Amino acid sequence: MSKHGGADERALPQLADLVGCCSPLAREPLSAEQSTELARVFKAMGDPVRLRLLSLIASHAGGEACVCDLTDVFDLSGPTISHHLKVLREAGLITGERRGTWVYYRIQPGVLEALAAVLVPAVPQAVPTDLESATIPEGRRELPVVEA
Amino acid sequence: MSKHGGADERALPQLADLVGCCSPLAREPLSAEQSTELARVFKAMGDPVRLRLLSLIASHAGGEACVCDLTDVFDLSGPTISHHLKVLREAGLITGERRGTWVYYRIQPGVLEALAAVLVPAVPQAVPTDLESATIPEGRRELPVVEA
DNA sequence: TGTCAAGGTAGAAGAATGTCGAAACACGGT
DNA sequence: ACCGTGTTTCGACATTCTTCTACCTTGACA
Repeated sequence: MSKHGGADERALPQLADLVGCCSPLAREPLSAEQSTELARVFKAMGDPVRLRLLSLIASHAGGEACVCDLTDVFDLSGPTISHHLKVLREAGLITGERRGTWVYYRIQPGVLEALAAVLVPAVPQAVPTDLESATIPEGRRELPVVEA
Repeated sequence: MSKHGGADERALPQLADLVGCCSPLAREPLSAEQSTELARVFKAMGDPVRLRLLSLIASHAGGEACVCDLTDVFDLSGPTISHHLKVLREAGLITGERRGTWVYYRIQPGVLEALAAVLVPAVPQAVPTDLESATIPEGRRELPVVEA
């Protein structure tokens, strides 16, 4: 059985399904489920090596990179690189394909756009960090308690 | 010395300075320093509780939320929430301000937009979560080119 | 000034993570 | 069929992370 395209991707969160087509972080509180799945993706990106791997793959000519190219960039052992690639794969950020001797990785199409869409509202012409009610007095407001 | 606004934020990466005003992940490989600093931010978001905290703060009325409100949402102890808020603070994602008895947190202005700008060339006006991301605004032409 | 509540710090226990070397697996070539 | 190279899996170990309880700091108010 092939390692890639097999059991790994079956847990793919499919970001778009999870957060809706364009549900920004700031519009309404994330549910426990949503935050768990989203955090899985961000955690995968929360390592310098993995982030750099992601960038190397994304910026590589043809949109894909061979593991052999990636390994040379770091001062890390082969198994370690392989481990990080697996984490990225299971987070749904990249996909791997074996062609002959080498394995090529590429960014999962649309996933970066989906992530960006989670972070900012769809129309980012101006940063709405200070709303019209930016001056709030001492009183505390109620939070839409989202059920633990 | 005040805890907030003091030693914590002095290590603030100031995302924009680090990755340039709009240096997407896919345009050129991240340097070791860039990936280290960026990973610090993503790692902070790589926890379900912290991601939910971020969302609760961002979506709260007035753009800020009191710690007392945040604590109620989770089934976690106060110190644990405080710890997660500190991580978010040191990552440059939120800022805290004490007003009277309560401490209010808000999203660091522009940080989410900067992150989104790292992920995609230019924050798209409409989110192309479906594969038909045909109208890519500017830059990044390599990715779609796939020669099998 | 004393007391109370909100929030932070300190230290510790248990789980998760990053890294390695050794071994296994998958190909291509001889 | 065998060997060599590229890649992944397997155990193992040190480090980091999440969470807790106990205690401390800050500010409001009588």
